[in-house]
Amino acid sequence: MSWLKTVKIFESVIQHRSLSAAGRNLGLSPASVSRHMSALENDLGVRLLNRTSRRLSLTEAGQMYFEKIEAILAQIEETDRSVKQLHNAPKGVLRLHSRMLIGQQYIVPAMKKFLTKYPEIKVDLRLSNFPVDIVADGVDIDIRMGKLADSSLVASKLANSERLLCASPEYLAKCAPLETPNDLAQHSCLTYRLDLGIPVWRFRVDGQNDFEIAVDGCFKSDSGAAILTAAKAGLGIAMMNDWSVRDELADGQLVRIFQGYSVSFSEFDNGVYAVFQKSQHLPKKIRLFVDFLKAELKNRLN
Amino acid sequence: MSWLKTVKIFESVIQHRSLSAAGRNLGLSPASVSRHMSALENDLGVRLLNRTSRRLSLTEAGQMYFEKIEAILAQIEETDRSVKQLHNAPKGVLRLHSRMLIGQQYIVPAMKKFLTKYPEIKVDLRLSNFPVDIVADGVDIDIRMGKLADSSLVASKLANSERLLCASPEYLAKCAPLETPNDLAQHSCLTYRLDLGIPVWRFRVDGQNDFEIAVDGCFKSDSGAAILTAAKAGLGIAMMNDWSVRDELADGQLVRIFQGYSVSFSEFDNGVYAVFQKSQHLPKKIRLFVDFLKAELKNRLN
DNA sequence: CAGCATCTTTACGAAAAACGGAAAGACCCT
DNA sequence: AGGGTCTTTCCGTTTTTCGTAAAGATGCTG
Repeated sequence: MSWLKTVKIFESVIQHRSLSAAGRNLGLSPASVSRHMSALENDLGVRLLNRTSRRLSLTEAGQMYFEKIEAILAQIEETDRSVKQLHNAPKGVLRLHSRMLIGQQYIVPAMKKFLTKYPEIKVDLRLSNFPVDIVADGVDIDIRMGKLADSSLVASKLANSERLLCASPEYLAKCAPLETPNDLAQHSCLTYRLDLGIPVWRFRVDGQNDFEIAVDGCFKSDSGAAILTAAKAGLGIAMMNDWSVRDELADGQLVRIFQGYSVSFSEFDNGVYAVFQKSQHLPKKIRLFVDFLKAELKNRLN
Repeated sequence: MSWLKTVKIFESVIQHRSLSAAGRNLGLSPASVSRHMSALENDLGVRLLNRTSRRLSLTEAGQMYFEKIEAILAQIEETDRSVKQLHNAPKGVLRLHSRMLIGQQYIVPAMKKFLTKYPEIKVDLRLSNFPVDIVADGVDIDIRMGKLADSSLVASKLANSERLLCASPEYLAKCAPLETPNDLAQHSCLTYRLDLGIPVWRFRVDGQNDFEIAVDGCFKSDSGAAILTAAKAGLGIAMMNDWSVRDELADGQLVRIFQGYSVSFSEFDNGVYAVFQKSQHLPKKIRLFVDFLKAELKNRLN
């Protein structure tokens, strides 16, 4: 028997002081109500209701059970409400993960606006340059580059982005000439430490004709910020995301090279994506933050 | 769906961190467990579990729901226990009703022993000379004379008893002679005020040959104690229960007459009965009190 | 006091729900 | 790349639950 249904019937019976009346009120037959009450009494091993065909009253056990059950039912409904509200209302803790560079450059600066707009949301932001297991680590949203094939996740594109090669004017002035990508073999290239063997940069011309160049240099790092700093200091040529060096290109600290090529580590889709679990009941805080970030990055990046 | 079963499955799932493991533990198929969890999430409109085929973790809503539900389940079990205990343990309030005379003469004096033996039981004793509605008035036990035909009640015989006629020696000395019941017509008979027309006393000889005598007198009352007092004062002849005049007969305050006849108001079964509801789950306090009273009256009456 | 209306309970056939097995898709480990 | 385990969905079967009907009980009323 469904206990919840049974105790609700029990409550109605007490309220109406009659099995039949409770049944009418709940759209049940008297037989069903009677069965429910008998089953409940059997489960408890106690008679709850003194009943004849004309009168019905509570036993002491029934009175005690009724009082306690009423409180418990109220708690259950309250729990239901608060859990449902958790889904509908923008509140709770939002667990974010993003790569360090975009996190520091765009997520953190946008945080204040978001938290002011939704004061009941708290954010727990983790930064790393490695992918996270959204399910295992309990991360609500991961900010990544490029699509992914995991079908149990949703990747929502926040902004377009492309990679580019750049170096400081000082480095370019004193280094060997750079006319084609093949010339990079003679240069110091600042690469991500991805532990995937020899670093390779891929080029694409006119949307086709891909080719790869093996590169090397005097400085590697798993930190985009470190590579950026190294490039600005004239240590070599860096492959960066366009948005991460926008200011530096604008004020001349860095100069873009090979502007006619698309460039990448692997795939050429370098868009910024918000990745989260596929869910029928997506928490509102997740939907809100994704939408907020999409609008925010649209203003800043493009 | 049975909510209670579903949340218990939910608890097991969290404990085992796996739907399949929870199913194995509960003797359910993974399919069933999965259905239960989906149904629970649908009811709440919230995703409770982040699950892939290899990992399972709680969402924030799941965490909140789990914590609250755990407390609620504990309360439900506690309520179950205390209600069951109420049935098994001799405690609670025992609501008694009895006729005034036997109540004052035997129930009240026996009370101390009973309450001392079962200190967790409290007694609420009501005395009246009218039958009570056990169901409507919430009476646990009614002490009555004679069987009753109500099939939803149980009448447990506490003691045998018979009625007898008696009067004070003073009255008998100065009154008209009493050789056969027919002579009662010339006497003052002290009758119960039962509002049933002319009072009638029934006689039976040798277990057969019933006959009735219409009687009248100078004093009526609905109080047995009042009639007893009137008889001792010499106001006339009273029909009393044997136990109610045992002391008076012993010390000569009253004298029994027509000893050869059985006498009654209506039926000749004047045994003392404890009447209570028929119930599969008879509260222990009721069973204990009936047994106690049976033993107690056996000592005193017979 | 007998008839009537309403109530509770049980029996029984029908409707609904839950179950397990199988199959498909996903995912981790080797 | 393949094996093994996991979750989910589909499907046929079993279990449970429901309403109707009938019987017994009870209080009211003429």
